[in-house]
Amino acid sequence: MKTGRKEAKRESILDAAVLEIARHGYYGTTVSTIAQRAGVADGTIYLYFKNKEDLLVSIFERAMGRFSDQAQRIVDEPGATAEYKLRRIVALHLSLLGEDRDLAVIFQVEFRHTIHILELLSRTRIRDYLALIARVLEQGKAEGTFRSDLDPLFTAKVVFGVLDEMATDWVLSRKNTRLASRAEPVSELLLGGLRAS
Amino acid sequence: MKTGRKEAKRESILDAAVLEIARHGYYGTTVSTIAQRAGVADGTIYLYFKNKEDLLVSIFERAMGRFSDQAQRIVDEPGATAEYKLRRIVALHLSLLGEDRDLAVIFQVEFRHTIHILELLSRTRIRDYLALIARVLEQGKAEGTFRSDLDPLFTAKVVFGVLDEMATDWVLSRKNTRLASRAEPVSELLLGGLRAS
DNA sequence: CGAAAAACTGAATGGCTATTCACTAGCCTA
DNA sequence: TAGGCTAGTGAATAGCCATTCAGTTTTTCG
Repeated sequence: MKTGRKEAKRESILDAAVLEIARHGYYGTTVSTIAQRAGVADGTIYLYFKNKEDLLVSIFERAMGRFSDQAQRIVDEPGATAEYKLRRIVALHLSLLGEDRDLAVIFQVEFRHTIHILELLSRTRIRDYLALIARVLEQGKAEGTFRSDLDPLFTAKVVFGVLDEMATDWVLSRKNTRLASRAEPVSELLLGGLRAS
Repeated sequence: MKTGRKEAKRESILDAAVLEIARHGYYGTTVSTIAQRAGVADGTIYLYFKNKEDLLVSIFERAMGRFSDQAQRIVDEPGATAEYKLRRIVALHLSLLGEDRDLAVIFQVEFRHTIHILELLSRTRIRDYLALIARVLEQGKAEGTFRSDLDPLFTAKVVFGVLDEMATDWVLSRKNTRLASRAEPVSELLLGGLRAS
């Protein structure tokens, strides 16, 4: 088998899973349905994934990997101000989810299925993401542009909360707005609350 | 049968459901387990509830009913400033969830099970709650204490998002902090972003 | 080419559990 | 106290679906 062929099949199974789970929910989707959409036999799924839950976790890992790369690059940008970086992160968060509604449904709804899965995920990746935001906030404090009394991790959670709610609201609304169009006002509001007076 | 006896049994089934679902998740809890904890037979559940999902919806309705009463009273308080009302709502939201961890788990995690349930609930009660917050924000604009350029509904979602994230974070953290203790800093941060300059 | 290995298949299995319903128990009324 | 009504019971049903694995196809490579 040619190199990469195997990887491609894994990807296409994940793609099928994203599509089906977004539309019918995790418990409303059978492994058979995913296999069918991916054009493989039921058993084949188990050559690539340990079990059904592993499929969900893998979706998260794949998406989060892509996301983290870009977020990291923003934070590491030399010479950029904290305010600029925060705007970029807000825009990144909303545009990545806004570009793929199925993925957004899974992130905002399906991953919260069980406290078990949520804990599993939140203990690792989300924690890293919050730390990333906190670093930007610290930079702002050091620069003197953000309030000196803000607690970086606490405030990072606030920032994340706002982004998360915007995404959930967008996912649940049927309207045809672009999620990314909320980046501007969200950034403004957040920065209004963060700036040193 | 004495009056109220029936209502009491319904309540005790709901209590049992809250407890079991918070600990094992909606799909991890069987109707039998709930019946056992409530001290009734499996079939009895179906004398009080249409089916398993109805149990979940009823938990939401009961909790939300209690919550809305209090929130409404805050908003209707005559002579109170918008800033004061917002602080009260923040405190109410966090303290009600913080007082009952099982209920908080269900609100922050289990209700998000399926986009189907989430839509069902969000289209009704949550919408009303957001409208309530929006009214306070409008009042603040009229008073001149809040920024004149804020969009009430949009900003209400931001406020809700922050509260929601605080609650989820608290539910997932094992630490023994009181959720209500975050009310102060959350209010400060929000008001910092809302005040007219 | 041909044989061994790797990948894939999909029908069968086994376990699980929401819901039903024929029956029983308790209570009220005439 | 008998008869009827309401409430409650829990074993049986029926359907679902994740996972397995014996058998088949495809690929690799000497």
